[in-house]
Amino acid sequence: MANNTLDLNDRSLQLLKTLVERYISDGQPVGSRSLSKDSALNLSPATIRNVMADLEDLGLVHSPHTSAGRIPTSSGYRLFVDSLLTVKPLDNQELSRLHHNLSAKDDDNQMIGVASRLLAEITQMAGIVTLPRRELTCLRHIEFLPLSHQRVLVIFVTNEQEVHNKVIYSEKNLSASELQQAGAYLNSIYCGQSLDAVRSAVLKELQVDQERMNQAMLDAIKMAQLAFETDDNKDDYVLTGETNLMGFSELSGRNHLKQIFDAFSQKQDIIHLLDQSMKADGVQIFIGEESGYQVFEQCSLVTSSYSVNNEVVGVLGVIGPTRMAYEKIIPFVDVTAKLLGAALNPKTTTPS
Amino acid sequence: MANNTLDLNDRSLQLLKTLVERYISDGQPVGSRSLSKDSALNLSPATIRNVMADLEDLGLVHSPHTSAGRIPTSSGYRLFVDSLLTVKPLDNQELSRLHHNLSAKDDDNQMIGVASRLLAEITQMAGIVTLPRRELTCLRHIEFLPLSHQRVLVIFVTNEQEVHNKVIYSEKNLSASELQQAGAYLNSIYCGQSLDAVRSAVLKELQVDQERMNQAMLDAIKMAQLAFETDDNKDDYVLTGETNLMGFSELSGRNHLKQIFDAFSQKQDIIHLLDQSMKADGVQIFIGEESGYQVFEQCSLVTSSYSVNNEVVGVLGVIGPTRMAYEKIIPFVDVTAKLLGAALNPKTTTPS
DNA sequence: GCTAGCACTCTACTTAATGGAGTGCTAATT
DNA sequence: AATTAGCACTCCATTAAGTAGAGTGCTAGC
Repeated sequence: MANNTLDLNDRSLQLLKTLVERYISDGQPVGSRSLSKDSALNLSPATIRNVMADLEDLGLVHSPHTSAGRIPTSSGYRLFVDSLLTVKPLDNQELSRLHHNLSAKDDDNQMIGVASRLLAEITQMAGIVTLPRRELTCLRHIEFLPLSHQRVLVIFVTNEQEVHNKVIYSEKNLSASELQQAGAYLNSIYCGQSLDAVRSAVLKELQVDQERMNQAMLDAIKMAQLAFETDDNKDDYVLTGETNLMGFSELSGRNHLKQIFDAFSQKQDIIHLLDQSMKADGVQIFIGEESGYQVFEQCSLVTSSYSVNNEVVGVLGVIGPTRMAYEKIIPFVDVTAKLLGAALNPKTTTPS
Repeated sequence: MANNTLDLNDRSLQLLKTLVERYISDGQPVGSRSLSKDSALNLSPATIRNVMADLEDLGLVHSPHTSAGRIPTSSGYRLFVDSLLTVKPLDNQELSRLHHNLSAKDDDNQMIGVASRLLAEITQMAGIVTLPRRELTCLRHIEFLPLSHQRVLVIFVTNEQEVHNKVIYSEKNLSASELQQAGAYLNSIYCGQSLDAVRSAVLKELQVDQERMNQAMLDAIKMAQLAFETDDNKDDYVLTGETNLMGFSELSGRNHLKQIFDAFSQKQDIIHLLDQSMKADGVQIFIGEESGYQVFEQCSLVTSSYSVNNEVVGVLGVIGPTRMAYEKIIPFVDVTAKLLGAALNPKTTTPS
């Protein structure tokens, strides 16, 4: 497969390009006649048919039945986006809309929602944005409240204003005021450090320094360990515009839509897919079966990771039918990711 | 319309009943021949046709075209559920499944999700549960953290362990320690009171007693007022099994499903519908256009409010096509509401 | 190596024909 | 007066057949 490009001369590539473009805009199998007119090559339909036969042998295009035109296969799309695509610059109107809506706001979570909605509305497909990872976020405040049966409600704030809470089971019964002291103690030591740092510091304390701590300190550390040991909500996303997918005839095969929507609500497969994009930076594209999930064999996913302070913290993207306007979607997703990253940049807290 | 029942003799009602039952189980328009066999009345098809004509005049049934059988109209279903329905007791297996899954758990929010999923899975339709209203919940802890530009992050805990947070804009710049004091002060006075009570107490303080308070107290009260003035997340719900609706042919008219799903993600219409059920207690049913929303003219909504401590705090229910097995759904929704209410009952906090 | 031409294939659409289900009406029956 | 049998009629669903159009593959000639 890697030598596809080598096997093909410029003319074939040119024809493949126009074919894909034509199919993306029309949604109909493209025949030799229309290709002959569309391409600037001045070739007769018969010649084009020969080329098409070659492309079909290479698995780049495919014919739904004997007397229909050709449509691109996943490999065809892949070759197209990798080597043939002419990206279109972003529409000015859309660009200003992005800028306007993705300027730093109070609430980060709110902004994630805005980004997702923008992705969906502008592309008329489904928009998806993962919540920013909180490993690289810093601890701002922590607090414990007693519940019944040695359960403790822990509330902690990260960054500017993200509030998390979970219930932990403590080893022994601690009173409200003991818990309060523990909170105060932890705040005094760990405030301002990253969660990762806190996590490892806590572990170290527990392993090494137990002797020189008093009981209260030890309790506090143990609680902290419990509070931060698992990273619960690390994997969630905001998905909008799913219903836009209902408009696409290629996805409307009875079960198809249901399966896609089921995948959306189960979340885990999607998460897994998005995770793959975390590693790469820049735009990533999964075309059809490339995603590895049968449900999405008719879909493409265009993603980009987004970064705060030069560290990748999340992924956003767009899900739609394989037949999508890649030349517009790709730069659009790219820009959106950059703007979101910038908008999420920790604001400098002006001390009052 | 109110005198429908009066206009009809037992025989007509009996026939309507069998017609609805038959249509619910088959999904096909019911003709006079099959009705004649189904009903125990031993009437000839011809007679039944006459009765049908009467029912049609009354708007209880309707014929899709001249030579088809009859299907119930919304009014027909309404009469059916109001006066003709023989409710079926709950399946034992389902009942024990409910009991097993809806016993008191740690996390109330988690339980809401479980309830929603149960509703969806057992009925094979969409399940919906509103989050419990927090008016009648009591304040457990409140805390303020400074943000930039006079913005303050307020975190408060209600009941056992529900954590809420929002950003408010304070009148003047307050330091972290001032904010902490304000929190401590408010905790000392208002802890354990209901949010409603706190809200009105705060208002009263502001109107009446300003002179005898010192500045710090006044600041604290003002913050509390801001924190509680609006009731933001009061309206939200957990919806599951939406995709089950994709299976029903009566909803599959192209745009139809899309509109329904759009309504689901906009939430507000649904909320409004559910709100109506808050007032009544016991099971409520909206059939087709009765909901008042065109989108749901092919759907029915069976709801029940659920109560904690004898106070209605939320609504749950099931959304499906008008053609649903009311005789099973109704008792099922009823029981689920009761079990959820019971499971949410505030646990007695054992002081450590 | 390219192209014109032709036979062939397959789809999509229209039209017609057929059978079945069910109705409404009327006249006969109880 | 209520019920029923019978009949003509309507409408749908399905099948079959025919047609036009689009597009291909192949071959022979340029």
